[in-house]
Amino acid sequence: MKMPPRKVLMPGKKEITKEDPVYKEKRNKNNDAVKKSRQKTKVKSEETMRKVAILKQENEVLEERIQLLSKELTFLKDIFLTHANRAHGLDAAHLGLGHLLKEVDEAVMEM
Amino acid sequence: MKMPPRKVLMPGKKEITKEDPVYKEKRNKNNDAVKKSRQKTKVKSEETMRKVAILKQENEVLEERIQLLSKELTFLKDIFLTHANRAHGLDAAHLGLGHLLKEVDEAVMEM
DNA sequence: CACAATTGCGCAATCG
DNA sequence: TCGATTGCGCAATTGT
Repeated sequence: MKMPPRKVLMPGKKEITKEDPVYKEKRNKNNDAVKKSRQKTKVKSEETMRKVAILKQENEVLEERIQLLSKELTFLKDIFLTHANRAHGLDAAHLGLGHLLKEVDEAVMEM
Repeated sequence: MKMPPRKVLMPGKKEITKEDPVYKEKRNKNNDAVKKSRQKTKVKSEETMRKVAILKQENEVLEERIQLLSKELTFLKDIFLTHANRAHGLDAAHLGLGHLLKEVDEAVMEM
C-alpha cells in the first residue's frame, strides 16, 4: 500500500530545503545508487540475451550430432541386416572389421 | 551531445506553465506512453528469461539422447568386433538378426 | 538506526 | 505531429 508522500524525510528537523547540504548529499548518493542499480540491471539483461543466443547455438550443434549418430546407427543396423539376409554370402566376421567400420564412418560422413 | 534545456517546448507560444492545459495534456500522454513502453520492456525481459530456462531444458534432453545413441552405437560396434574376432565362432549372419538387434536395444536400455 | 539497493513514477530530450 | 524510447532525478520502500 503506497501512502501519500508525507513531506518529512528528516524527523527531528523541522523543514527540508533543496539547499540543505545534508539533503543534497543524500540525493547525490541516491542518484548514484540508482545509476549503479540500473546499470547492473542492464548488464544482467544483456547477459541473458547472450545466453539465449549461446544456448540456441549449442542446441543446433547437439541436433546435428544427433542426426549424425542416428544415421550412423541406422547404417550399422542395415549392415547387420544385410549380412543376416545373406544366407551364404560374406559376413562381418570375414571382412576385417576395423576396415569395415572405417568404411561405415566414411559412408556416413557423405550422407 | 546533450544540449542544455531551452525552456521552449512550444514554439510560437511565449511561455510554458505547468498549468497550461496543452502542456498538461502532453505530459499525460507522454506519461502513459512511458508506462506502456516500460511494461513492454518488462514483458520482453521476462520472456527472454523464460526462453533461457526452456532452452536449457531442451539442451539437457538432447544431451541425454546423445548419450543414449552413443551407447547404442558403441554397443553395436562391439558386437561387430566380437563376431569379427571369432575366427570360427558364430557370427551375426547366423544368429537371426532381428532377434539380435532386439537384444541389443534391450541391453542398451539397461546401461 | 544508518545506508545502499530497488522500484514506481514523472520530466524532458530525442527517436522514428 | 505524435507515440515510443531513453537518461535522469525524486521519493518511497526494501534489504543489509
